[in-house]
Amino acid sequence: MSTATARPGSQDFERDVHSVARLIPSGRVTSYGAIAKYLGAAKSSRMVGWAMSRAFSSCAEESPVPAHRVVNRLGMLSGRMHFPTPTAMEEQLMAEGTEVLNGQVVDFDVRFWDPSTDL
DNA sequence: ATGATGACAAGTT
DNA sequence: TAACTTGCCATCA
Repeated sequence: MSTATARPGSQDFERDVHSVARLIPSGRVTSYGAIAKYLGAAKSSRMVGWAMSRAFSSCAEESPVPAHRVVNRLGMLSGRMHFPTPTAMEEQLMAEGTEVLNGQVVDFDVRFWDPSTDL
């Protein structure tokens, strides 16, 4: 409507990222690039991380986003510093059966969940 | 308005 | 082999 409103895709993208993130099965993890690629923005993996940081301020209470299941392509908990506590991510992962050692996901390649493949 | 930064990734040197 | 450079798009100073 009105003239130039329509918030540019930022919100749309964020919503898509959150949607996919919620689909990540418990005990599984995925990478920013995988989500980005699934959304057609393989080169915007950074935006995925940006969207995740928003996940905390999002309607997470109604639709919690398992941001702890999203790590970088190396399986490192790169975003743990953005969590309420620096260990929250690791704790959450461990609680779901995902082994985390030294801030890194064990058997990342095995626990890796690709929306384009498993979905 | 410009510049720098960022929960990344892939390609190049 | 590791380190450097570029792409992407939004937010912050």
